[in-house]
Amino acid sequence: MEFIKKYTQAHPHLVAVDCIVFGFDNEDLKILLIKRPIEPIKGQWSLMGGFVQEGESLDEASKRVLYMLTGLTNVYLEQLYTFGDIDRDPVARVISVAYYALIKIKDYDEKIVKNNSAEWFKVSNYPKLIFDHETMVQTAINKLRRKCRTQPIGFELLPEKFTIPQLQSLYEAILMQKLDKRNFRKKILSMNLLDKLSEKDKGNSKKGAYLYKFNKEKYEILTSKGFSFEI
Amino acid sequence: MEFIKKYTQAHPHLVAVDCIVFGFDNEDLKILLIKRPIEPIKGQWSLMGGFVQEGESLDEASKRVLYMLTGLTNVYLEQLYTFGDIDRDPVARVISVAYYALIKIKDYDEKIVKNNSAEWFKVSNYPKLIFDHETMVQTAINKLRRKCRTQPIGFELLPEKFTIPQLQSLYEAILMQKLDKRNFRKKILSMNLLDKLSEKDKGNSKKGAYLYKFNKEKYEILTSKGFSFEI
DNA sequence: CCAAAAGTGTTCAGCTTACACCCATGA
DNA sequence: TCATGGGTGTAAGCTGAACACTTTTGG
Repeated sequence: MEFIKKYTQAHPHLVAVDCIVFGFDNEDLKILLIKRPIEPIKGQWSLMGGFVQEGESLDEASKRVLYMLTGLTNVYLEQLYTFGDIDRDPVARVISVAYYALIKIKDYDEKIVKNNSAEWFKVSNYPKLIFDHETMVQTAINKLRRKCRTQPIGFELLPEKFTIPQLQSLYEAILMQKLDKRNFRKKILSMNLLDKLSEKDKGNSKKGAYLYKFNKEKYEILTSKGFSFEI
Repeated sequence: MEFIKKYTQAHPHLVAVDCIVFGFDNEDLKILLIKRPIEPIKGQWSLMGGFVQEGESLDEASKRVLYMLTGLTNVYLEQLYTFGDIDRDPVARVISVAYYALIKIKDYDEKIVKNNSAEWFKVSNYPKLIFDHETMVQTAINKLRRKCRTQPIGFELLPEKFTIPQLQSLYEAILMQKLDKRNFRKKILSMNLLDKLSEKDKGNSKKGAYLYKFNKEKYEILTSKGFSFEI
């Protein structure tokens, strides 16, 4: 690296990744926060993060951080934005690449989460966070809110099998608005992306609601024919 | 920084910014490319970029790079995505934060552009680029294509005064599709964001077309009342 | 006078929205 | 039997898409 430094006047920087982890508990949209494990400001609420290692890509770093926090792999994880203000971290200059993850809230490993002193908070009411982490969270919520209307990413927050009322309350939680039951059902079913199962989920009512599965193959075929998802 | 390094096992990285500069010549959507001025692979086409300096934020770095290339300040400039694969730059590991700029093509400083051995290329036909710069360009085009439909950013690519046919061909160039003249005019004028001037531009026809200006104040008032731009 | 671009309205189809009642079941 | 959430259809208004002729004027 020395010759590059001399040649280009390049100055190296610490680079971190921070993860905004979303979950849905059939009621509220939530984020997973940890109590900062290291000094300074140890014990304050924060996003889970970590430094990018030598020989590690940004995507790999974000997967590693998410795994350390939740024990999960193979989850929806997407780069959000890179935060690079000089004084964003008062301890040292750190450039942070934020990622957001959508997880099925029942899947995470409780032990690992507990070890990290992590907790779920409603996105409508979470504690004060260190540095610029609140900006990160807001940026992620905005992105999720926009993106869930045009891409079928909401399903990442639900179990594999889910009911239409469940899906509807997910959208209501993300978009922060009530939706019409009949119109919602009509719209989502008219896209032909959901396979109806014969099982019912009686967890939420005596009558029970039919379970559905998102059919990714159908989605990809339709997409390749010019279809676009829209709520 | 030493104590941080030891404490966190953090490894520092070279961080660069690269700029995708868009322009519109009333005909085609274009990008500004340079001939790489340094070894290795000197002379190959590339985006304009530069390393982030000590004490410089990412936004500042991108402004500096854009200024060095075009002589322009105060232009639309937005962070696009951060590219961090290990081997994206075969010379050294460099994490690159890509930005895209929308400039009024008549404004750039020709001398500076010439000094940089820079040239405009159609987005539909540009030369092979170094590293992952073609991915960056495609990502930027996709972003622009999506964003110009829901945010009034197209105006950044036109002179302050422009005609409706000019605006329409801009959208046609970005979206790569013909639009209906009457429907386009109806839609754009119904938003009440344009001020009609009494002057005409006769550059493109004998009859001449009325000039308009985008009224940012009106846009902000409408936006605060829940209006949203949509082409 | 003619070529070339600017400017102008209407109709139809499809989509979005609003809205109210019956069903199934466990307690 | 009753309380609770699940499931269903239709009408009205609005929006998007298709479409052709007149106007202006420089050469």
